[in-house]
Amino acid sequence: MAKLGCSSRRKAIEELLRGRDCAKQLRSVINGSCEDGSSTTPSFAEQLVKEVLMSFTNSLSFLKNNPTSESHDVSNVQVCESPKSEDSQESNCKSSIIKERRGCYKRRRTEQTWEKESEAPIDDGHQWRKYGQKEILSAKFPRNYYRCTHKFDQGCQATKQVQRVQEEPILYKTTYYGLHTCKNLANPEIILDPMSPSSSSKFLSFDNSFPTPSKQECPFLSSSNLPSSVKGECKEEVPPSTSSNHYLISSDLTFDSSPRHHVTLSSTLDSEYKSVDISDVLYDSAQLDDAFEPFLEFR
DNA sequence: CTCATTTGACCAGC
DNA sequence: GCTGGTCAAATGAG
Repeated sequence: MAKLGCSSRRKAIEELLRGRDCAKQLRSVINGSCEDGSSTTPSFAEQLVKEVLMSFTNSLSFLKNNPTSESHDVSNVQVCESPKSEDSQESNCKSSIIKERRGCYKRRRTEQTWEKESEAPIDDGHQWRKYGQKEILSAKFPRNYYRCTHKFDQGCQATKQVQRVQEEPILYKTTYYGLHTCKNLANPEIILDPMSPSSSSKFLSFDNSFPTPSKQECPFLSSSNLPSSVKGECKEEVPPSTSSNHYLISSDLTFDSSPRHHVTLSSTLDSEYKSVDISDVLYDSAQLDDAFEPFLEFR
């Protein structure tokens, strides 16, 4: 089985490398400094975007097809494994089992994290459900815990913590844990099934406005592989009036360049820590730093 | 009725 | 033992 895992991983890497190359080209196009000067048309950029998206999609497909392999590398992204998958079977002997099961979770300490700081809570286009709030000793304000709404229906493991760190001026620090593996239904036109090699779907979600700390947000690329069975949860569309920076890479290449308040976005991948100003770099390759280090920089 | 939030309890890690 | 992260029952909102 290890052989299959290696093979898939190699394919995934190849796909990511291909995407990186496309991203580089795309950056050149966007910067208006296309070297060969022959392909600065919007359609070319669009094509590049599609290539990049396809790269992500295929890569994820390869990786997802072998969830058991390479557990050291991706153990923290348990895409399809819901810790509560057995809950539905536990209707009887509830109270006693509940007590045994409560708190039986794995903490995700070494997981990749991203941090954002902003003057206002961030709306990143994903739907979040608050599952806890805690007074933190070293902090003046309680910390709020959010998980992806699709944790159970799609096994999305993404979580985030939002904490107000400053009173004057108001400053929120949002820390993201894990990748979104759920399907963002807000923009179905580009949501395609990553399991299908001919389709592509990726959201790179970086945004910096969010109406209330309890609302939806998420800065990650979101991939998905499940049918749109979620009914009432596709309201996560970020209202244009309150949020710009449509982290969503659509084939329309709609990158909002409107000035916003500054948000510090940083990512940590074990030993690596980055900090960028999102007003300058709308896209960060945090997730795929190794393979995608120059991924995109849109203004 | 369904889904989100609140909140106290439970548990892992330090 | 303390702190912080998560669970899940209770409650509220739409």
